[in-house]
Amino acid sequence: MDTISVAEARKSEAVGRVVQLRGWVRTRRDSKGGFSFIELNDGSCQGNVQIVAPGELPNYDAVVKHLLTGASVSITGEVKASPAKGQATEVHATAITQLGDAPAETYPLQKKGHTFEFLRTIAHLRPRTNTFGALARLRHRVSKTIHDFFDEQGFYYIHTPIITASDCEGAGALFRVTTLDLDKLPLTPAKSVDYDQDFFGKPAFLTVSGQLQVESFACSLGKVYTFGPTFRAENSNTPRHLAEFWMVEPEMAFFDLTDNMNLAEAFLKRIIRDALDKCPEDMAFFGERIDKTLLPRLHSVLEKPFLRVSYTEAVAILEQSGKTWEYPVGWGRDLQSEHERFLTEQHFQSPVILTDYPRTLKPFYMKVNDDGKTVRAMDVLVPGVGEIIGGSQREERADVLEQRMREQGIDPTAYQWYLDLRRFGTVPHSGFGLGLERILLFLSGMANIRDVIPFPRTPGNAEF
RNA sequence: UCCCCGAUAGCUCAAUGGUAGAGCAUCCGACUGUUAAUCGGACGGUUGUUGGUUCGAGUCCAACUCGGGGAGCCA
Repeated sequence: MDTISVAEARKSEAVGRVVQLRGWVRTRRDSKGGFSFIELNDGSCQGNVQIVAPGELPNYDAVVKHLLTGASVSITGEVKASPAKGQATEVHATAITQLGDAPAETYPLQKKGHTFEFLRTIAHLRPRTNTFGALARLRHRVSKTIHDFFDEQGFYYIHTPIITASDCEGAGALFRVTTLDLDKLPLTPAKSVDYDQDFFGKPAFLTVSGQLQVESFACSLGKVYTFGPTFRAENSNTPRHLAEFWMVEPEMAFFDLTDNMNLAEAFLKRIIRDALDKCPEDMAFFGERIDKTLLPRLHSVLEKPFLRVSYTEAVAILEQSGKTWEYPVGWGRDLQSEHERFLTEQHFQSPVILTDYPRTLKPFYMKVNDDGKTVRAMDVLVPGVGEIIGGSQREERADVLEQRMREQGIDPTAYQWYLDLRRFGTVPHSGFGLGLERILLFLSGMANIRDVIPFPRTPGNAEF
């Protein structure tokens, strides 16, 4: 006798097989006819399989009639075509063993819906719900697609370090990594903290980006990407920010900004297509239960070419829109959420890539244009989420790069290894970053980023 | 970090300053294959915390804690 998953048991090809199933009870309905229906789920798919438990089972009165939502069971039986509507198959049980109880007085999950705020307080149990099971499967699928897409295009996956001594982007609060005793810090004669005595002999932090390190491998292996956890100690309290999140950062030698934009567009579209093709049940669930406008929006993004608009053009559009903005619009001012959302959701009603921002608004590593005023930056904006990808062609001229560091108050002596990439065999190259949780928000229609990562870390919250 | 809103039964929510309620869940019972099954009954509360106003506070005021929405920072 085979042990099969709920996903397999739900398919009509399974009819006639005598099998074992293991999982968790979602609901039990007792019938007038002296038997019970059990909805069984094992996480293998969105749907449950209906178990028909006859009253003749030796433990029917003692066990089966008392199975509650959340109980774990092992079931033996035959898969049959279901005579009733609602499911193709059902399993007629010949034996049911309860593996674990879930007393209703203490088990917090019910078969009825819960608010996401409540489920966040039981993050260790929420993957047993429809929504969080679907999100876990989708998260896996997107991660797999990321590796598939880059592998097929000849990229190498580079493991960049989690601990770093360089503050990559010059901005953004960092988490410090130290073995020093905070209650008894060693001091230098000048009464400042003596980092010579720390584990790495100098201050160290959790990474905010693997970009600088992955550039080193792009400038030797050609096309590479890094994909891993990233940490920001910003005190951001929004539905779009986490202190710990996952980021994909491809970096390509010999790519200019246009190549970079083409790759970003193909990449996003591939992620959407794979989600729709390979997680159809879960995506249908999101479209039905989470956001009715989700599936039309995803299909629209899939079909439309991403518009490419310069920052300068975008500012002109915003100035001529006749709208009143909470934050002023003008060349040299950064675009705010309200501006980005207007462009992608109202003006263009399409994904938009904004390019060539003023040099003062962007980090030192972006290539300066011939006009001297703008840099080869690109931000991909999508309806519903806003900025989802940020990238640029990198500055490959050592002298310009060093000047840009000074311009932004960054000490070039700390980045000699990075400048070496321009001193020795420098090449044009480009890359971008995509937040995994941001793309999951976009794909699922979920509203809060804390609900698309298994165990969210945010200011004041690192439970579980 | 700033602005706004909220916190009442296990969950989702009601309750003019005057005895704290419903639905769901759970338990008991009824019901010829149910689909968030249905129907009847029972059980269930220091109204987030602390203080204040009042004859009387779930309700009004203050602070704090936690949560939500928006904003900034960004991915």
